[in-house]
Amino acid sequence: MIEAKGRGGRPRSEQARDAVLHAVDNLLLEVGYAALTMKGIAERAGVGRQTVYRWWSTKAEIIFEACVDDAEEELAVAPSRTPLAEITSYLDALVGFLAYSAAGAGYRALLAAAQHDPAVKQLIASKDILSASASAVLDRIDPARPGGDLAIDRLIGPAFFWIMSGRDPAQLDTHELARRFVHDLGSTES
Amino acid sequence: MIEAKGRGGRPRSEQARDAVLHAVDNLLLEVGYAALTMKGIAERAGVGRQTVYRWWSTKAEIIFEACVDDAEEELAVAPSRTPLAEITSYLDALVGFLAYSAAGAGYRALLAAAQHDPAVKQLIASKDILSASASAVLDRIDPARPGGDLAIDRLIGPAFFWIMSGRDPAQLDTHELARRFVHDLGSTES
Amino acid sequence: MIEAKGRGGRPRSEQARDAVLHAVDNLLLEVGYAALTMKGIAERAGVGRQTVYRWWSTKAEIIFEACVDDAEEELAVAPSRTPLAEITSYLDALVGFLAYSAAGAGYRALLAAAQHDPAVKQLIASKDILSASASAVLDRIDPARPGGDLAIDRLIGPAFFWIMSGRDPAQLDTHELARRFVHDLGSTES
Amino acid sequence: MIEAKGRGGRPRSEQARDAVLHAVDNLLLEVGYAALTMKGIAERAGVGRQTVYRWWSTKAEIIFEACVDDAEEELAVAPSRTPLAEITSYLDALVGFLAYSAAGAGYRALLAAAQHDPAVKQLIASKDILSASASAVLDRIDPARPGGDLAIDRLIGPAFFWIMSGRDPAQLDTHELARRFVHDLGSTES
DNA sequence: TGTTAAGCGAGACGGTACGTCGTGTCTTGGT
DNA sequence: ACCAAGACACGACGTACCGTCTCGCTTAACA
Repeated sequence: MIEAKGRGGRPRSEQARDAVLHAVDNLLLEVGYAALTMKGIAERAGVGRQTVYRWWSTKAEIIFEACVDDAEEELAVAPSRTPLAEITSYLDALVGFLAYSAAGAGYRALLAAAQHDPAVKQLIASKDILSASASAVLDRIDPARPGGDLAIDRLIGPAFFWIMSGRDPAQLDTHELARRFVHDLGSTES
Repeated sequence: MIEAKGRGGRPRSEQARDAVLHAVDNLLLEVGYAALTMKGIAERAGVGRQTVYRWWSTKAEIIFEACVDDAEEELAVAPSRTPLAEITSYLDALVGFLAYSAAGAGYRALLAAAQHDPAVKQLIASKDILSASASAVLDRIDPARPGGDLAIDRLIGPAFFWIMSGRDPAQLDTHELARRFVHDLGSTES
Repeated sequence: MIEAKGRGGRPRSEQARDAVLHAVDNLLLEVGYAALTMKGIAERAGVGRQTVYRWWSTKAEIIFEACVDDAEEELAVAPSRTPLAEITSYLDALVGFLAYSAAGAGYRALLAAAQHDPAVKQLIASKDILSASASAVLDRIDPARPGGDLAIDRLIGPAFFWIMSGRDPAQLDTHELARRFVHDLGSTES
Repeated sequence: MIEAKGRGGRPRSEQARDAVLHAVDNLLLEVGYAALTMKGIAERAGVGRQTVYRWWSTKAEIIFEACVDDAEEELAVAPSRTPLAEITSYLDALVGFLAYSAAGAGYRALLAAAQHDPAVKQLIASKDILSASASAVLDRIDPARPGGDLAIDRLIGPAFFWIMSGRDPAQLDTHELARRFVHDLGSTES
């Protein structure tokens, strides 16, 4: 998204902006990422093609803007009484997001595109939703953990790999994963 | 790849097959996955377009065939004297494959495509290179580990997430990752 | 129109060629030159857009090819007994062509485009239909007239100007025009 | 051009009007008629797009207004001592206008557009510059010629056709054309 | 002097044609 | 039956211009 620059001229239509973002949301669910086209987005939104290109350069930018807010919301977990419960909750949220949510589908599509498109890589790096959410949880449990340690990756990684490699999310034992993570946390803390 | 079926007729040209696979290898490095087209592959290979479609239905199939052999080779690690050394070697090989190798670029592209294309999902599921390689290593270290446990995902996951989320592979402390993995392995074994 | 070059490959579809030329003929009558678009031609012809561009670079080239044959036919007049009758017949044919015929509409459109497009100018210069038809008539009446004289222009010009400047073709007195032309022809011959 | 009607309100900016007309003049020479766009005119004139549309509906109207004054001036010839000299002068002026002048380029463009646009046809019919100029000359030479005769068309036509069909204006023998015209004028007068 | 109505530059809006590219299929002649 | 070549119908790409529509700001004639 680009900020309006000049003083003069007709102001940007927020209605058009919303129509585009909703169109992307709906089309992602209906036809999937592969069949998502700029032309299709514009037509579904009832918007001129140029209007889309004026504010977003690529499909990735639109998806990012359409998904990022939902993503943060879905990945926020309420505090629990024990670390184990909290980690389990988080992993469940993570799996729910990645595997079942519309926003998660958008995120996976972006991550995919980032593998061969530096612009997209930079885009998702600018707001690393997953790491941020994990970091928030870990800060509550273990505020003193060494900065830059690998806790975030060891928390997210296994579930992330499970989902990305296409296995059934329902088969993933998040409780066991959480137990191992918390156990290891304690044993190295001392 | 498809087996020739009929009795009569001209046999399949192995020369054409190799030309296509090499063309894919080169083009993946030169122009990247996004700009990889069936048309481009055929032209680079000096092969008719129909010849490509005759033996492979999709780009994904060609890439899979072009990468899978290299992948297995790159992910095979020699036995080491200690589990820690072996796991470290494996993680280094994993990072090298995913982040630096041509075959790894192909693998990441396939994984990306699999997120929104069931056919590709099934394709890579049919020969899960990463899990297989990790399994081979773990079998040497801990042959008796419970089947279907999460060791494979806990081994691969963190590094996998690190690479896929676009961070610098050189910054990843594989030794620390290996140390944590081995430590945890021992503590739960008892 | 371009000649096929290579030996191999699927041959050009004459059916597609005819469909395009007929589509242009019909569209010129239905929507006029201004609303004639490459997209429209292709769709009306039931032909891919690329197929049109493959064989013709511009609208002008298609119109030229679609009209030139009709034009020559419409401008050919049968020999008459007297020069006056023949010239009158020719002027009637000329007016009929320019003002009423579909091919004439195409010709006028080309002539118009030629005023600001050198490529079109060259195109119509390559086969100057009007001058050629007048020349054929004059050759029968006055075979010995000096080469390069202005007889052709003095024959065509007045009627041409009448039509092009938008006056009613039915009001043009071709007989009077012919009479003046033939009279002048005789008087300078001696 | 439209007259301002209401009582109050800001009066029309003559500066904007002139800027538009000059922009059209310059753009006609620089980029030609085909590449002349309303957008381009407005930008070159440093004028809002709406301001152009407010006073002129079409490109044709602007060109007409930008060219008509120049055209009349260029086509006015000073009286000569003999009819032959006067006709020759006129034909030279005609050729100069049509073939070399900026206003002539505008006129030819309008004439072209008129072939497939009734609105433009009506526009140029409303002020038939060429016929009017020829009529003025003929009135001096032969004031008694029968009204509605074809003298105007026989005078203008040949040169007009020569230019419009794209031949080199310098090759046109206006003197010979004038001689034939005057000769014929005399011979039918008696 | 303040109101009011129209003109002004700027630029976003929904459309649509442009010419190019890649898709997957087809149709040649040749191996 | 396979092959290289390449034309085919199709449709998305990103760009340009169309004519319209807001914006905030003059600029005068009227009150």
